[in-house]
Amino acid sequence: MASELILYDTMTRSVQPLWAEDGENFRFYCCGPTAYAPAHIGNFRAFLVQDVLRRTLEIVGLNPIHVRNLTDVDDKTIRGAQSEGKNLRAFTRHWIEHFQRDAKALNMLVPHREPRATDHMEQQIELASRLIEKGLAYVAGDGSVYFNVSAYPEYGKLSRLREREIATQKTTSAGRRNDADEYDRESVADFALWKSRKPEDGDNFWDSPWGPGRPGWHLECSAMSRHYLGDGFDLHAGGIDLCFPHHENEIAQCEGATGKPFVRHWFHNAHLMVEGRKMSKSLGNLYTLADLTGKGYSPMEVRYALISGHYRQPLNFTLASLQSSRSALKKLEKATETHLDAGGMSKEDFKALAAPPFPTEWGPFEEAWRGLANDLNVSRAIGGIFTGLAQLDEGNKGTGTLENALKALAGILYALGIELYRKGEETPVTVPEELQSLARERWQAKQEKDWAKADLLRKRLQANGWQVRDRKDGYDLISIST
RNA sequence: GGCGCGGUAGCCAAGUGGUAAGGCCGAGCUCUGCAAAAGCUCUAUACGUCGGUUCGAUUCCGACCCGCGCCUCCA
Repeated sequence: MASELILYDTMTRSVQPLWAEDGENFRFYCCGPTAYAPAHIGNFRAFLVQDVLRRTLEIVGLNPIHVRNLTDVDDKTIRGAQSEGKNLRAFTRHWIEHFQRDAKALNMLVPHREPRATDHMEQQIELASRLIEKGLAYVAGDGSVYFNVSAYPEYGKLSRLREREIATQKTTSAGRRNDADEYDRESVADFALWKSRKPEDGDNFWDSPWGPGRPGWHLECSAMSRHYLGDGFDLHAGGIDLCFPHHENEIAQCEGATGKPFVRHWFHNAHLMVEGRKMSKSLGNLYTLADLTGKGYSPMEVRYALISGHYRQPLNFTLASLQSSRSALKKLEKATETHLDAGGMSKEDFKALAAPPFPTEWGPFEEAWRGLANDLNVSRAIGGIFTGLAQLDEGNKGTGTLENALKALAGILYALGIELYRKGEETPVTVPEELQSLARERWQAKQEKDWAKADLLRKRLQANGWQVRDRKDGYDLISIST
């Protein structure tokens, strides 16, 4: 092992070293997207943080096996499919493909497995059956199956809600009465393992020992993580909002069914704020990747902005932060290029360095590595990159060669998933014809040294949102975003 | 009410019991018809308030103020 990687664990509320229980692979599961709409940047913050973890695990030699599910059946997917007149499979396939394109653009590594809920009905039904057998779940009058929280004393240990509080959780944050007991479950705290078929589900139901229906949300993660990673595995990840009830319920389902510890390490990331406010549809600040690339930002700039804060702190995402990321990335590329030139290396050479075997000595980038290895402190790691580059500027390569140092830099950037000199990032933007002709007119005036006219036209173009950027032999029109 | 998080320079954001990384912005210069881009250089006595512990606190403890998250299907 290259060096120790430590990470905060929600269950113990402390920083713990990561290690593979089976000594071979570090097995971890991430709660993935629901396939009903384009993922927004808040979703991506979680997946990117997990991606950085995956990459860092690789570097440290823990041989990760990364499983991330795709939720392709729930209220939203069913509703969405119906309103578009599509069958559920076709509807979710579209959004899954959309998600995978975004993920690739953001330079996320593909998980080793991406199981879908609807492909694992058997495993889910089996799990629910076991819970019924063990007396931890019951079948309600309508054919739904509920987990009996009161039969499971350990319930609440992850979020540290005491049972009494859960049972009396009758009001919501808004002070409204929580009358979620519309089904005939025995207690409001009980949650659905299986939901019996309702008329509005249409064709979307599966057969089960309890009649037609569909699985509850929590069941899929329990069943699939168990199927691919075993009864107990190393780490489970998700946004902090999933801590309760989703992960709490997963624990109850798995440990209830198997009697074995479910997960050794819980990894939760804080939420994303947008322009200082909670991201929400009603505030209209729910960005998707396409929204941002449409404003002229590259996916790599988005990635940089989304990972730049510590994962346990709420991150305030703003358009200004994207601009800041752009400048920082440019600076990074430039500084790296200088040292590549000095070492007689090409950009392609540099890309080739970002691959195993990864360094164990980090030279000028020691601090950057320490940041990563110490609870995935990306802010510290990025700071360390810049100070490392500054040290190289001063000719301080540490004990190794320049090539060693560049290999270390490539390794750190690999961990962060920052790919420099990415090609084809710029999305071509079309300039309206009338503005193009204005620009041509201005160029003509400039050739004739009619400065007054040229400047006037420049201003008009600017007023229309386009900046003229002259070159020696022509000009470019740059969209002035935001 | 329960559980939890945060308040560091104009903005973002690390971190430490002995006076604080980094990025952005900004400024100057070079270049340039102008502008931009690009390059070079530079910059800041910033740690919410009030107490306590300590030789010494931004860092530990307490109180308070302010902001934020979760509390049944939202990463």
